[in-house]
Amino acid sequence: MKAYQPARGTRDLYGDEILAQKFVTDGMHHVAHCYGYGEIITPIFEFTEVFARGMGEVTDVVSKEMYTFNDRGGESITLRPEGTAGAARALVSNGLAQDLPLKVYYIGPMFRYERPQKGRYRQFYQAGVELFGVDTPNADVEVIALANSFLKKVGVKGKITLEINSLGDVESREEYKKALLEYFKGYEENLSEDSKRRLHTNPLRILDSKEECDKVICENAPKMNDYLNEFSKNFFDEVLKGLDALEIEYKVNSKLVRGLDYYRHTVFEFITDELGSQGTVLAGGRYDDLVSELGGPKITGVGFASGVDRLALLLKETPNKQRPVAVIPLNDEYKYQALKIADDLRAEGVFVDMAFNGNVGKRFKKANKANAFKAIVVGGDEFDRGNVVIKDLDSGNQKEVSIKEISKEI
RNA sequence: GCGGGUGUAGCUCAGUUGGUUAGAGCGCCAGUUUGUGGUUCUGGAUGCCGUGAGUUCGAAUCUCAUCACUCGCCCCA
Repeated sequence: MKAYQPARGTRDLYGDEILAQKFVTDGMHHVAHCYGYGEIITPIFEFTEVFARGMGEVTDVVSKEMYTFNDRGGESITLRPEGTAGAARALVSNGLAQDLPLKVYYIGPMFRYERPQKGRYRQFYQAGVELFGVDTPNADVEVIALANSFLKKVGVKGKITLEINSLGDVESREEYKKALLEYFKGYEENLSEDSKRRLHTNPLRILDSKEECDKVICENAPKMNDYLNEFSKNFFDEVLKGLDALEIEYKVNSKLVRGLDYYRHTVFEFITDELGSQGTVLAGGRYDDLVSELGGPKITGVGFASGVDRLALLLKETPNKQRPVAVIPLNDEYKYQALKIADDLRAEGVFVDMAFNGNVGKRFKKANKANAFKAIVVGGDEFDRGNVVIKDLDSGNQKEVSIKEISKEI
């Protein structure tokens, strides 16, 4: 029979890898809790329209990367490609706008039909937060601070830098787009093929093109910053001041833009130099119209999403595994007594490893392989006296201990 | 969707100009050890050489296709 492989871009998580993923998600649970964010679990699939409306019809994610299918009832269903739209929809569906601000975080799989690479999968995991209903810059600051704490907590190796920019409000953005379009049209001939296309789809994108010919042209392109209106400018300044106050280092990158249509004002990315072109490890920003697009009231939001798989790849070392206590019957005669002792310890919350077979020597070997730090030997004269032998597997020392005292001795 | 690289044991890889029974290290199992592990020592199992076709007397080796992985582009976390 043919051995099956997982479908392209998917993989099985187990062993050390899942420990790394769990370390990342545990960090998220912990940090989000400290900032007062509650967990939200939204469905893994939604009506296609939720994502199409929320993210913008022309974005690449919507137009060519979604896992979309018709269910048996004929509804167009899409596996969620990101978390924000679903969270916004949940807010609307459940009337959560009654009690603002709403602070939520989520952790779970997302799906995009893309060519897989290192740190990029078709089923991948994101951990993100959303803060709804605060339209002042301190919301942006809090979310970025949370992101910063989260990355610190996870303790990833390599250099991670925060880049930040403002896209301004709708008015500023439109002004800027116009100026940019005009500028690039003068150089259309010299733009890369990709950028010629972007000129019509998303001119802002040209700014962070990796093509040399585009970079040269972008040197003298109009700067977003010069097109921010008074309000947008003040907003951005306030955000930066907040970051200064928190001593969070950042780099203003006027060429930083985002792929999804809903972003306004603040956009930011935490980038590592260790993952090649998949260097973005956490990214987010402010969005103003997403909730109303989905049929809710006009509520603003700020949030970010982080790539759990990418962060797991960056961990300095695999998190320490807890070491078990091994319970070893001296011979078959004592197997039930040993089992009872193991079970009692487990009931007390002790991590107990017990081999399923083998003589004493074999069981010690297995205990060693399981990286046990103590072995409890059950049987013989000692057992008749109501005792067991506890051996420290690191030092090799062992002593006789009353069965009742076992949990005190380990 | 586009371009480059790679597919040999569970893992990391070697395999000469095509030549008959395909190798190493690690890991795994067993013995050394029927009241005591980690180090040794000895033995053992494991491969449709990614898959399919072609060239050839003969293919892990050459050609094509296909699938998967990987690196970059697009895009994105």
